[in-house]
Amino acid sequence: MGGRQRPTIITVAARAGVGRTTVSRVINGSELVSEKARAAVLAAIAELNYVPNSVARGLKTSRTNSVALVIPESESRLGSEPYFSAVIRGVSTALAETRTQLQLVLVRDQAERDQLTESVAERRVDGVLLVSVHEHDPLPGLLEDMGLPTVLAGRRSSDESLSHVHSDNAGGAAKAVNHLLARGRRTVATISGPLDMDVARSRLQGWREALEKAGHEATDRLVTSADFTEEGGAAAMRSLLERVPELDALFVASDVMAAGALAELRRQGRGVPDDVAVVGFDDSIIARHTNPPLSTVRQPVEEIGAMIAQILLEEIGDPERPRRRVTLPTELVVRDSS
Amino acid sequence: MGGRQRPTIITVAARAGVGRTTVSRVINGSELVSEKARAAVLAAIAELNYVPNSVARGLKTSRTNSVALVIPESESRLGSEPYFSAVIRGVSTALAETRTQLQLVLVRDQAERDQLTESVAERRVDGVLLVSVHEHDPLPGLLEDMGLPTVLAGRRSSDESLSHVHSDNAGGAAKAVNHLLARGRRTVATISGPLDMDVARSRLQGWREALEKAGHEATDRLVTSADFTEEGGAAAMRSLLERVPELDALFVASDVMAAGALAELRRQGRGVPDDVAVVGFDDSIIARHTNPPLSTVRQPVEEIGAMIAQILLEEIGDPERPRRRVTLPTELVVRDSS
DNA sequence: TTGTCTGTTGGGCACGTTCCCAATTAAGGG
DNA sequence: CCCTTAATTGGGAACGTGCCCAACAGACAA
Repeated sequence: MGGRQRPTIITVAARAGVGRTTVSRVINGSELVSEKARAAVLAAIAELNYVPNSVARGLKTSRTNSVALVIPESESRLGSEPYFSAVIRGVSTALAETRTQLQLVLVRDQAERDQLTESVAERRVDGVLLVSVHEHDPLPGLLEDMGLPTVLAGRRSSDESLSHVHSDNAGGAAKAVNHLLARGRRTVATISGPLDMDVARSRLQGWREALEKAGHEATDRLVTSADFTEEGGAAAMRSLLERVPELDALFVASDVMAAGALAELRRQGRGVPDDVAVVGFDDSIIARHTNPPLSTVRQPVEEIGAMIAQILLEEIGDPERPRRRVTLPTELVVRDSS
Repeated sequence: MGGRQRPTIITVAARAGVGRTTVSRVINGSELVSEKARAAVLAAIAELNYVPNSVARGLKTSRTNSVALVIPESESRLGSEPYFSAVIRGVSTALAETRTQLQLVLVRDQAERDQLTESVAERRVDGVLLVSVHEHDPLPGLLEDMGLPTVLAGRRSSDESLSHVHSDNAGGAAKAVNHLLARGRRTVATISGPLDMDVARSRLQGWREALEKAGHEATDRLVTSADFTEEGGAAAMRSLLERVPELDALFVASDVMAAGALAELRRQGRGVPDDVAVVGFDDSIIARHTNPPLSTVRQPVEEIGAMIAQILLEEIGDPERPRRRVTLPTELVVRDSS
């Protein structure tokens, strides 16, 4: 019901009494149009309620004005991990100003992964944003080979070749450790993330360096890795308490894992912060609601999202532009758990 | 670097020694192709690594194989409100099976709203999913007039004309109230959501009906509205305690607001659940981490997302298909707050 | 042999736009 | 008044695909 056929650029041209090309020029803001013609065209556009067909335009210009944001659903579930929501918000904000559309791709398994590269090959997007990349993830290299602009939130390793934005993970971890030491703690253990992710390695490294700098030993005995989930955090806490019963402080590489660790500490009757002081990482919403509220390292996730989007737009505009590496500062937020 | 020109259907036809149309037929699975020709075409496709250009295809078929998911960012922030993440996950799951792309549109203000309708008018999407609609929101009607398939998560009012999926809000609220009454509570107040949203009205109605059915009065004195935020929940709690100091039970229309209410109760020295028993709504992740852990009404949000996506795909396939109204059941989850 | 029928095949056209380039008009100088 | 130059303008082609329809080959019956 409702509408007859949509008007095309030809309808508008006829109505305005000019040629197609003139209409096209007006739409695309060319200077080579007389004031009179421009006025006539604009009037016709308004009367007919004309909107350019972006698909046809895309066919001719081979630009789609949309970018894909790829989020792996498997390891860190959107929803339980507010990090991804914040990235989405930042990306969306940066994109909104430029009329660029956002394609959200949640990748669950390898099959969807393959489908993704195919859809990318279809040139349905002008560029790709990748979040939460693992060290040996083949996707970034694939995209690079295809010549498709790609920007990462995070990086595969410290010598990442693609443009990327990440927060100062090592520095943030160091702030957490220094804070714990300043509180007079002696044995600062850590629950790390999966070590095939740079973000986990960097936070671990920050923990290690801060301890050593302060003259403490940072042995592997004090380290347990988990998978960034709450259950993983609880399990890691269990094994850590068994191995290092004397620990009096803990740095956890994510708030979600820290929530699991807090629950486990409570189960085992250890008081927080009296027996064990805990600091997390991310300052996600969950940190304000744990019991006790969690001290944590805040990273500017929304800003990361905005910045990867902005860099991607720049690289789409000029693919030869040199790659960029951006590190954003972190901030310690002290609550009741330390 | 990397690739020369992408192969087109003509390249493939030449390589296979057939015509363009035959290639097209093979790609689209037509029966009218000899085995020999099909084999030749498939071989050529594989050799050349050919992938159809979906933009060109979209121009011809006026189908884009993508749908938009519109989320209002203003009133309920993605991230603090896990509801939206869950919807996204459900939608994405349902879409993944059909090679339909998901365009995520976060709408912050009126300007972006206008831009949205324009982008929709550009026919960049085959259909639209709307989340968190308000009663007098003009957007659903606009889309309906444009003849663009539209499905809502939630509804504008009880006589919603568009297809929609929502959970049994009134029933869920009634479950919560009956549970509180069964615990022996006498004065069950409620913090409602914004009353221009059906979801808030329905939960309020469920609260009212359950109380009246049990022979209690459900006066307006026991009701305060807030805006689904944590701060709003705290403020509502404050005003409620002032007006109804004798309340011993509380039904809150969302977990996030309930978290704010719990904090306020703690500030005012009221014990939960001893002095006041509290039940929320949503079973979002935050409910497990409040102090004490929050009893709540679980609604199948991910399922809602999957279902609106599925219905939308059906309506895209056949626009004349009758509209659907789906109500999904809720479930009471009892934790320590009641 | 001829004609009809079934099963395949490929050329032409259209989808709505942008870009190239030639054509037209207006302006300015001798 | 005519020629040169600059400013506008619009027609034709192309982007890569799907669909209409005419053409073709082979089989079979008459």
